[in-house]
Amino acid sequence: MGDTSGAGEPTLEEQIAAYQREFQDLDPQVEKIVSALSRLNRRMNVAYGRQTAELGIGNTDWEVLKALVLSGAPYCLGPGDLAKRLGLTPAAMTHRIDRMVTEGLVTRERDETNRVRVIVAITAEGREKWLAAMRLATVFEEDLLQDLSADERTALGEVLTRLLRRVEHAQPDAGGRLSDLD
Amino acid sequence: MGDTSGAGEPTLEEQIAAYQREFQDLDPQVEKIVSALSRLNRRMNVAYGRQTAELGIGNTDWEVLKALVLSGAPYCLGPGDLAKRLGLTPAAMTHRIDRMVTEGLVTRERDETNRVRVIVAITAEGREKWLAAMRLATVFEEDLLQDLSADERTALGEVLTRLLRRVEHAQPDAGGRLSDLD
DNA sequence: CCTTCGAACTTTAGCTTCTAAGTCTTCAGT
DNA sequence: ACTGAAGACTTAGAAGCTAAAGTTCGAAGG
Repeated sequence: MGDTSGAGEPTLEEQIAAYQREFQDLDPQVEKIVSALSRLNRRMNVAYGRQTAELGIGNTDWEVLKALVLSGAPYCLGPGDLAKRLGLTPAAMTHRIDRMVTEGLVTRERDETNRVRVIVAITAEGREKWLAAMRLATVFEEDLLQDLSADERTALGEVLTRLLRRVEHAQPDAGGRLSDLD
Repeated sequence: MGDTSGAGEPTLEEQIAAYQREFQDLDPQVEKIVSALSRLNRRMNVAYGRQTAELGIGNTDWEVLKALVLSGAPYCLGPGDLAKRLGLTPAAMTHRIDRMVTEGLVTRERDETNRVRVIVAITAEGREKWLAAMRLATVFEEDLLQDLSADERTALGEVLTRLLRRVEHAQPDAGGRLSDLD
């Protein structure tokens, strides 16, 4: 009946108007950028989540597979290395690896040259799942950017990396754990 | 020793190079944008998390306070409405409200005109915390965008809303629950 | 040679936050 | 009054994390 677009999520414009109403010293231009970034990312995460769910793996599995593949040949790392790269504690890593071993995505075995160490390696199945997820992701990403010209893409990439540099310089390597799905 | 920048997070450039190495049919320009978006958002979430933690509230509390304030006067909603806006189940909402009532951020009472309904209202303390969080957030956001000229900000806002429109049109209102911190 | 120290991983216990399913209360219509 | 539907709460349980203690092994020093 009203005009508040029901009970769901307000539109970006509605939300910015509400912010200005409740908090005067707010630059609407800044807020527009920040809110759009945030929403965009949420939508992307939802899309990625759906895609990985279709493949029968979780977002957490996907993160680990990504780290292993991007580490390069021979595609294996220790739990400690993985934990550092993913920004979580060794204990959490142990649990993830437990699950992923039973799911057949990775193997875990002791390093025979130094029996304190453990080697986590991606399996053929894990690699295939990663590839399949990447294919789905690139389709989604291409579609997302479809309306942008080559020049606009270049400009956007440049501006975003500039912002990123700024924020990474400010907080050098906080091990935060939120939506590491890049 | 090496050049892999230690065990922490790889740089954006390193990561894109690794992607290209492991997955050929990938447009580096697209990947640059997507990865930068993702990282930027993670950093922002970490920053917001720190700020709210300084104020003694959690991100989940912050989300609820935001929904209440942005709903406008008289700054109260039912648990069901809140659940819809935040994209979670009524049961989860009950738990959040329980906690926030004990923390003094909101009040919960029955609606005397319709005793099935419950009214969750923000308290003075809750409102102050929200304001304080907003002040911190705007400082951070201004700093983040400091290097961008007015024209660049306009252009960035325009491009991002264009992307957002595209993705929101594609998945109309998925109730996904990831990083709703805008 | 033996001991001790430290590093790397795992285990245990507990926390937070979510969902699903069932229950209770209250309003509205017959 | 009775019944049905709606709204919120309760209970049980899953997923994921952390902190701290425990285990196992390699290496350095007596």
